[in-house]
This record gives sequence, C-alpha cells and structure tokens, in this order.
Amino acid sequence: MPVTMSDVARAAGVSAMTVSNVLTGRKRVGEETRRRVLTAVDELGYELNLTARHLRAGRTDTIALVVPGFHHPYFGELAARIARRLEVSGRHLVVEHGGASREGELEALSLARLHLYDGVLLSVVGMTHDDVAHLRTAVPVVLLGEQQMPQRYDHVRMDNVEGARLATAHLLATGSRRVAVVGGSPRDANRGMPGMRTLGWEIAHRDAGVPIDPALVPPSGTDGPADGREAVRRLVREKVAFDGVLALTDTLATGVLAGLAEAGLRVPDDVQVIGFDNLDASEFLVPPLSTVDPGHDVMIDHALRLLDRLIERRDGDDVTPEHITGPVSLVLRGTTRAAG
Amino acid sequence: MPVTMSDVARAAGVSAMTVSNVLTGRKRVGEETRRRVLTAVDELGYELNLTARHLRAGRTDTIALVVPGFHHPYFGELAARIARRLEVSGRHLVVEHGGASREGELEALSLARLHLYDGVLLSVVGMTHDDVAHLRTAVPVVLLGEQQMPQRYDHVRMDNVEGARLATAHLLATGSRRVAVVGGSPRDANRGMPGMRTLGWEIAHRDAGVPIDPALVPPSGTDGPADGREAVRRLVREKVAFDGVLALTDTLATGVLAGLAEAGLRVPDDVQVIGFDNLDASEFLVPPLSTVDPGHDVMIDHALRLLDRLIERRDGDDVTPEHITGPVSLVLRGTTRAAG
DNA sequence: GAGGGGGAGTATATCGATAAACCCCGTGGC
DNA sequence: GCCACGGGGTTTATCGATATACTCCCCCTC
Repeated sequence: MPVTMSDVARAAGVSAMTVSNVLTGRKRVGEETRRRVLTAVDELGYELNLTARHLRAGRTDTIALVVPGFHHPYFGELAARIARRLEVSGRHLVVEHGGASREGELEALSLARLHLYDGVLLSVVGMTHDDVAHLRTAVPVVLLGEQQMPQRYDHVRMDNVEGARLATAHLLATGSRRVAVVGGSPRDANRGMPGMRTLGWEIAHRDAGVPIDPALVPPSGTDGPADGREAVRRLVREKVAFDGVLALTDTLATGVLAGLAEAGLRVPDDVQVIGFDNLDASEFLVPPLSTVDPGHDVMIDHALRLLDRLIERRDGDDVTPEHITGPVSLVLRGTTRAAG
Repeated sequence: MPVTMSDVARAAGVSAMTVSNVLTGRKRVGEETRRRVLTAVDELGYELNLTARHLRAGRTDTIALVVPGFHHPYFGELAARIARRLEVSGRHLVVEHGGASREGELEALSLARLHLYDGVLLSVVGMTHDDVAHLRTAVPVVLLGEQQMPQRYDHVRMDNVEGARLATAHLLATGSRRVAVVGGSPRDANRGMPGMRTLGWEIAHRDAGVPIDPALVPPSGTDGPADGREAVRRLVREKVAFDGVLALTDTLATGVLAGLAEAGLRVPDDVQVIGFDNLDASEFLVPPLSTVDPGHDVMIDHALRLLDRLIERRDGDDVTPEHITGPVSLVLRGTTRAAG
C-alpha cells in the first residue's frame, strides 16, 4: 500500500534507479527528468524508506545513546549536548533505554537493537562488568560511565575520585569537620560511581588529616531526591553530628537540601553542601548548589572520536581500545562558604 | 563480514528458514535440530539483523517519542512512563528529538525517520499548526501537546486552561491579589501552551472579580530556570508589585524561587508561588513547590490506545481522529498558603 | 571517417530475514 | 492396500533502495 520508489519511477516514466539518483543527488540527472521525478514524488506523496536504505547501504547516520533510564536529568542534558555535536556531521541521535533488564543482563533482543545504529554510546551505569563482558557485538560501541569494565572496549569516564576529592577538600578547607557522604558506599571501592566518589572523599580526609567516621556514610539509594532527603532524615534521627554533606549527585543534593530545610539546619552556616554533576537546575536551587562539573563536552569529544574511529575501521585494522578519564572542575556557589 | 542467518544455517546443516523458525519460535522444530542451530548461533556469535526483519515483516515493535529537546525533564519523565507502559506489550520506546528544524519545518529526512517505527508520539510543543499540516505521512502518529493542530490527527493534551485556572484560583483564595504570570503570553490565547495557561489565569481573575494588570505578565522565555529568574528580576527592577506567581512550568518555577530568594522575598509569606507539571524534583525544592499535576498516566493511556488503533487499522477502515483533553489536579505544598 | 569520451539512463543483483507454498515420509483409518 | 494427515523441513519470492556494470547516443579530435 505505501508508495515505493518504483511507483514514483513509473509515474515519472523513468527507472527506479533514476529516482534514487535524483533524491540522493549521487549522480547527475538531466534537469527535465529531475523535475518530472520531483513532481511525481510530490503528487504521490512518496516517502523514502530508510529501513530499505539501511539494509542495502549499511549505514543509518544514526547514533544511539543507551541510558539506564529516561528520567535522569543527567542523561537528558548529556543527550542534548551529544545531539548538537552530531548534527554538525549530519547525523542523528536517538536515546534508547534499558541497558540492563530485570535479570540484570542485556537480553538478546536488546542486543540486536544495537544493529539499528551506526554506533552506540552505552552508559554502563547500573551494569556490572559481567553484563558488558557478555555483550559480544560487531556494532561499534563506546562505553560511558564509571564502573570497571572489560578492557576490550573504548571507555570514557569522568574523574570521579578527583571530583569527590576536590569537593570534599573544599568543605574541609572551609571549616567542615564532619562531612557526610549521601549516596556513598564504602564497599565497592573501585567498581561503581558511588565507590569511586566515596574513595575521593576518603582521600581528601587523609590529605587533610581529618579522621573518618563510618557513621557519616548513611545507607542510601542513589535514584532520586527522595533518597537524599531520606539520608538526611536518618542522620538527624540517629543523631549523627555533621557539618558538611558531599552528595554524590546533584539529584541527591536536591533532596539533601530539602531534608536540611525540614530539619531547620541552615545552609551553608550549619551545614555546607556540595553536589556532583552540575545539572542545569542546580544553579537555581535555594541556595544555589555548589557542585562538581563533569566536563561533558570533553567527554563527548573523546567518545565521538573513539566511536568514529570504530565506525570507519576497515576490516584489517586492529585498533587498541582507549580508556579515557576526563577532567572535572569545582563550581562554587551558595551552599558552601568561600575559602578562607 | 557480519555473520548472517545463512552462515548459521550452513554451520548447522539446515536451511536459513529453519534457523529463523528456531529463533522466532513461530513453527515447531525438532529438538535435535533446534539444539544444533542454537549451538551454531552461539559459536558463530550470530546476531539477528533487525533491519532486515523490519523490511520484510513491516513491524519493529518500536514506538518513537519525538520531543522538542532532550534536556527538558518534563519529557524525560514522560518518556520513562511511556517506556514502562510499552514494556508490558513487549514493545520498545526510543526518544527522538528535533521535530522542527531551524527553518521551522520538519525536513524531509527527519520525516522519513518516522518510518523506522511502528508508531510515533509527536510532541508538538514548539511547532506551529502549519508545520504539522505539511507533515503528510503514512506512519501512525498521535500528537501530544498544547498547540492548536490540524483536525485530522489524534491529539492528546492536558487541560491547560483548567490547570492554570485552578492554580490561580487557589492563589487568589489564599489572599494573593497581584499574581504575576511567568512565561505567560497574552497574545496567542488559543495557540500555544503559554497562551492557554495565561487564559486560565485570566479566567480565575474574572471568576474572583479581581482585576488584571498587564504589567503582571512580564515578557519572558519559557526554556529554562534562567528565564524564570530573569522574569522575577525584571518585576523587581521595574518595581511591579506582586504577591503571587503562577509559573507556567515547574522549570520556570525553579528559577522564580531562585529569583525571589535573591530579592529577599519570602515564600509563601511575601509571595506565593505555584508551578505546572509536577516534576519529580519539585517536591524537593525549598520550599516544596505547589504545582499542577498533568495526569501523565491518563494521557499516556489515551495516547497509546489511539496509536494502537492506528497501527492495527486495516486498509479499509476509516477511523475518525479523537481530540482528548486529560484532567489535571492541584498539588499543594509549601510555596502556597493553606486555603482559609 | 574512425576512435574516444562522457553524459544520461537502464537492467540486474544484492542487502538479510521471512511468508507462503511445497515436499517427503511415516502413521492410522477403513 | 490406498488415502488422508501432519510433523519437520526446504525452496522461492519478496520487502524497497541502491551499487555496479552496462547501453545508447551525441560530439569532439586527429
């Protein structure tokens, strides 16, 4: 039922190939013919079938970003930046979700989906080393995110340890002595994002010669603001003294600020707070959130360079995977005191 | 170079069709053969080519949500909900961006992309009636969003006028007399989201017998919190008296709260504030934001029902488009005073 | 006048999976 | 002893666009 290229060809009295040539501009076509074809396209309401083109041509000019969930503002902002970057090379970004299924593995179907794209930026947040190890695919893939992952993939991440260290060091330098880590988990020190950021927190303490109290790492989820608020409530309830908070994400920090307000604690006078990710909205919290900027643009530059390298690889070439850690920087606003 | 179904077939000593049957489970296959095929699949690392399947079968079991930009948290949250809903029917959601190009039209290529999906939920925010009118496509499309759009499409939206009316009525009922509209635009009263919500604001005033001052609708963008903050700064700078704010989105409201804090105005004592959209984060602002809940789940139910109706339509069937307005409700939190 | 070049267009094979039709052989009914 | 039946496979055509090789034909050059 849908109009195909041959239908257009027939209507214009030419061959399908000529229609294709007119539409893609790959070969010269006579002006008169060209006009006839375009008229036919218009009259029949012809729409190119990208699926067929993809099957034949092998490329889609589309890159996928696979995120753990659509609702994380962090990934929305990342996606927006990537999309802008891709546009200049005439390519398109789509966002897919569901790296890990409920069984914790990439299901077969989800894996096959990757073939729909020229390349894939795979956020490995929430996946384990094994999840990704099983992911054998011919599709160009660059990993984004913090977990420890198989060496054979290109992998771009931000400097989590350094970011958390910088942030914590600033809290300590501006007078905090008991800095809680919200979202932290001392267990998986070199695996996930929480582990790495918690590590940075520890290092800052060691550097400053300030002792660490395990009670300052309340058990907590890392999903949304509710987890941050709950962590603060718990600290207050259990009467753990604290005068600073390193929130492992800005999303958690949002909840932390809510929790502190609820408890009647003033920010930054009673408690300093610093987040991580520098979300768009963070600047507009009350008070404006101090945070760690993840240096998205640098990460994206690297990730796309590595991806293009894979996409353009000829069959012989053997590229050795790169593992890149991008720089982070401190953004100081109203939830921390000025350095003395 | 990639492994195809025929490669697997050869390795397993069967026909390609049998491999297909094993993998899809569409036809009975002998246990012994089945095992041989699966072994071959494993050994060769075969991955199904969904593009080819799509071309042949005509379906992808994939729905696209087209959003105006990836970074709006509103759409992230919407997408997450839609994705969850689709999963139960074994389908997949991808998020695409870029309805309107910089020329303000859907370009041909972008249009062709729609064919990659079984159906499309198209957010028309930021598009004009004409943009969509030119969009002639055979792909099942349901429109989401506020603008006035061609009748021939199914269209689901929330009750913007009523939401804004409810919100404003509450501000007036709790003592505010000069309610500013941030993000509002009195001009396009029945076109875009800002127009409709501004209309609701007007109606509430009329109902309450409170006069309207055009100075209370400061010129403003609606993109991000910065616009909200700027609007407040402007009101303060130009010494427009106000004791309430209807922010047309929660994102704007975030900026409004920042602007009020900056100006030393207390919320809700000096100024009451109410937003629109009920974002996840809004509950955690300081003070927690009162807002209008857009009733996502109801909208999604309708949208998917309409979309499925189009997808399953046989060639003869002629379905008349539906235009649905979902209910909204007030969520009262800390930025407004309790009703007297 | 023969040969060469190149612009314009066509015919055919192909990308990989699958629907539909068909084939083969053992079994059971009458 | 013949036929219908059906489980388990295979063969072939097809989805729509496009790379490749090829055909014409006109014009220029030596």
